[in-house]
Amino acid sequence: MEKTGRTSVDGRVEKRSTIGDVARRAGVSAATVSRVVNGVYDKASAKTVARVQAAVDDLKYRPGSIGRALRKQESRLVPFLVPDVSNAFYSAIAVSVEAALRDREYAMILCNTAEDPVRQDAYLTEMSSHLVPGIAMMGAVESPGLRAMVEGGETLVFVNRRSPYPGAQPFVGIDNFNAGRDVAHYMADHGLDRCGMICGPEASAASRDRRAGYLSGLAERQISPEDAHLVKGGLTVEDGYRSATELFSRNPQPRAVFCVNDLVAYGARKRCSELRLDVPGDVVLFGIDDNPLNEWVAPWLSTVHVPADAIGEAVGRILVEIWDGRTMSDIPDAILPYRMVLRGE
Amino acid sequence: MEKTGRTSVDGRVEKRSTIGDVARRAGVSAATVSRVVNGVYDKASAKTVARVQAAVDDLKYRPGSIGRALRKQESRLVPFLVPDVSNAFYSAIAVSVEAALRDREYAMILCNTAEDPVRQDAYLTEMSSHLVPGIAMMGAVESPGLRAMVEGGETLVFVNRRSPYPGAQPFVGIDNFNAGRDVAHYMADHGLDRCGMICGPEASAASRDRRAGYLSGLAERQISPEDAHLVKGGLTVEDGYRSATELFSRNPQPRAVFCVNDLVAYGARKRCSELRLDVPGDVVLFGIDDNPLNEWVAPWLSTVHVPADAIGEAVGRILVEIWDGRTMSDIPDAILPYRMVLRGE
DNA sequence: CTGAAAGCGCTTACAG
DNA sequence: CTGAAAGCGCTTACAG
Repeated sequence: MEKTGRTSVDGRVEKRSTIGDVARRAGVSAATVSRVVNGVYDKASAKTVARVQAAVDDLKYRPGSIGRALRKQESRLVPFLVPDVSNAFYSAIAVSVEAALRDREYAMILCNTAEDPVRQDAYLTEMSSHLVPGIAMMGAVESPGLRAMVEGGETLVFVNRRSPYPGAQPFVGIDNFNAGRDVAHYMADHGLDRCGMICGPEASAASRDRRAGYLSGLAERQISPEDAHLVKGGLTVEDGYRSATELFSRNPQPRAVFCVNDLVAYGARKRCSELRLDVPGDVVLFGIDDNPLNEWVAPWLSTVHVPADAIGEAVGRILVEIWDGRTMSDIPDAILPYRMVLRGE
Repeated sequence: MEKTGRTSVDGRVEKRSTIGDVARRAGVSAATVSRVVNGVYDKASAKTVARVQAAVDDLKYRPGSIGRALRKQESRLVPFLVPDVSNAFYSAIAVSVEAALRDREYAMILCNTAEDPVRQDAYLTEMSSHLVPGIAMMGAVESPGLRAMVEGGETLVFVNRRSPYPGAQPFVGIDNFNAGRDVAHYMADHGLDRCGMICGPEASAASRDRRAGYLSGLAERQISPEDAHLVKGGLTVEDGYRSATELFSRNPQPRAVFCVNDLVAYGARKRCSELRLDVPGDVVLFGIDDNPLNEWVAPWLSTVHVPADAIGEAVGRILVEIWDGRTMSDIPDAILPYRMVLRGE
């Protein structure tokens, strides 16, 4: 069994060189090597720096993260918990978070919670054993472990869905209420007032806000909650299919449906197909997220575009602010601009 | 700035307890705690075990992975390099690899290479600093760092696409040649002999095998390579669109197109839409992978289903065999069964 | 400007 | 059956 390490020309695996190897080679102490490698202000003399650099290059030395983490009691690994990696919208965000962290010399470790509180807590405790400096969470659900961390003031950034518990931890996402409201206004203003909504889970603040915005937007156009035709649902494509089945069995059948996210809209679309309803001819479907695949496989879907790239950047920025000592409660939420995307007209 | 740790009722963050805390509490040495916690055979007396267990429970002690990794010169973090996390097929595999590793008490760290040799090498060296016990790679590309690792006999498992360099490292995937051949046979046997193929990158063994199988399958049905209508392409949806544009500008227009993967087929489908070609009425599209979203958004796509779940399990099993001391060259490739999925008929 | 020393949390021969 | 000691690779007061 071989360990991961550098390889010499003859194909044998070399041991990683350590700070001690470099020190010996440069004829200085490990402390000095450490300072030079980390660019500590307390500058070493030019000639020492040069000697150390040469030794580093010769030995292809790269500091080991384990030793540093143990000493500093903090690693540079940042877990990102996501509800469903196979949702392309979520994974687009994961990619952007990864890039933002990488720019700042942190590595992201992706954890798939499947919206399961047990898995969420398992990750939370597991990650603590890696001495992580903070955690980013998308689609957080209620769980005892999360509650404790929020109350304990741990370094946490919530993405897309706010914390289920009150706390100082910042949030990055869009204004879900206004997004829902905009969709409702659009419907009302374009003769789509025979409308309905497939809602998300009650436990999700984002879902609740989208629904509240939708209701509020309709009310502003004199459409009553009874005519808003809310149907309960979840966040997966199967949930969307089920909820659509229910919604379309009602009378009158809606002319437009606001789905809590794009995946749910995919599910609703399948039900429309089965019912021989053309989208958007017979039924206009709205989603939220703007899955990157929409352009290719869902040219019939209008949706609210959420800026995945900007999210990662905001998460990276906020984490660094916290690590730099800024108090979490002083950090304003990053509410990013969304825009409606109309398709299939 | 707070560190990640457990939290007491009053909401303050506690320091993680260490093996020393447990030892003190149980009135034994740290060595004993270590043995008990790791269930070392060299059994401790029943009463010692009980005392240690009690202390562990009292303090909610969980061994820190950093200390262990430093001492053993090996962490339990396994990087999984993927070409494109936002491809739902790849992320389905990532999820299954994660589950398989988790079952074996390893954590997966997901790395998005974007098929970029530079990023691939950056990850490879970065990961080495975490003293990882091995690496799983999907869609590996040629890069100097990878070459060195393969030649050095590092613990590597290739998924879906074989190593670009000769070496002992095992492979997990399907028989791409036969998959391509089956598609060709299907076309020839169903009156779809006016066919074409959108190929993948030359650098990918999987792509080459699919193409070779397709050509071979056609040849077996007396269709010559000139009538196979090969078009060069890549692996993204945009690539598929471009290649389809080229393919459909030729004469005669194909009645069936074999796309190197599902994403490429998505791109081809868009081009068909623009040309007012019905799929599968006017053009039958075949892919490979069977993206989990197909059922919902691509009910028109026939494809070769690759068993994502079985892949993760095989990767986990093989890595453990290697860690248990089995020589890599003794481990046979895991060639998993695929099946054709016909849709939209 | 630089080094010796301590210590982060673990595991593992070694000795008893 | 158990403990003392060493050591994995780093960083950081502290002293000079």
